[in-house]
Amino acid sequence: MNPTMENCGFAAALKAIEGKWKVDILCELGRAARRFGRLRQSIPAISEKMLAQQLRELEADGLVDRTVYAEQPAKVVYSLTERGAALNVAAAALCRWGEAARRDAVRPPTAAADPVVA
Amino acid sequence: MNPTMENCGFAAALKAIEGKWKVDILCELGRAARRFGRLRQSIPAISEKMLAQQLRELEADGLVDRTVYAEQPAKVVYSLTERGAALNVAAAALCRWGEAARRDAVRPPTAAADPVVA
DNA sequence: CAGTATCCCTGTAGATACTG
DNA sequence: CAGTATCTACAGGGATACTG
Repeated sequence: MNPTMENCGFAAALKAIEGKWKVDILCELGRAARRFGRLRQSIPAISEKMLAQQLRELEADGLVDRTVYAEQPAKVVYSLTERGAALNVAAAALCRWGEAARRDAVRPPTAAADPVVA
Repeated sequence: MNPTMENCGFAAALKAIEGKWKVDILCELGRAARRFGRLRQSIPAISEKMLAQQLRELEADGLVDRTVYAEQPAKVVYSLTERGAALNVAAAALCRWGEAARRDAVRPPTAAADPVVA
């Protein structure tokens, strides 16, 4: 990303999930494999263009698998790869941090705050 | 972030580190507290404007402390808050994921890849 | 030293229309 | 159904100059 971050795998991870909708997509596919149309419904605000685009990138990064069924009309199913699933797992720690931060925001540090992570 | 992500603390975490230079800054401050000028040197490509701006946001999010010393010339020291330090810790899992992903990219999954996270 | 103010440029994403 | 194509808008960020 930047010279200072070259050595850090975090940059790579961040790069993979940058993009306005990737986390949503990853999150949704984390629940189950989904068809294109179903993803659109799950993420109402996204446009077809953006969904397609973000899916291409996730696929290129090896986070998502794209399976085409030769049917009429067309049927395409997206699912998480091993790597994509692992990303979701790795993200859990940050997720907990975010929730803790949210609680702190509501109830600001009473005196000297306890470490957010136990 | 988006309707679908409302319930996830991950969105909050991501929001806090979005911005082209925040990870660099967090990373640098993770090593030690730093003055404005020192941060600039550590992150050569960043402009004064961006450094100031990103620091303001990190401060507003409670990740960074700003300490002003009444000296001449001015002296300002930035350091991680507890919360900021906790974020760095929480990010470690993603960091490991990124490194694993990088290795996989170099040596693609031989047969059926082992789970990236042990 | 530690910033602010300004102007400009680019990329990212939204809207819309069309296709295999 | 599952996309692509095009055109536009806007915000994030870069360069530069100035200030307490």
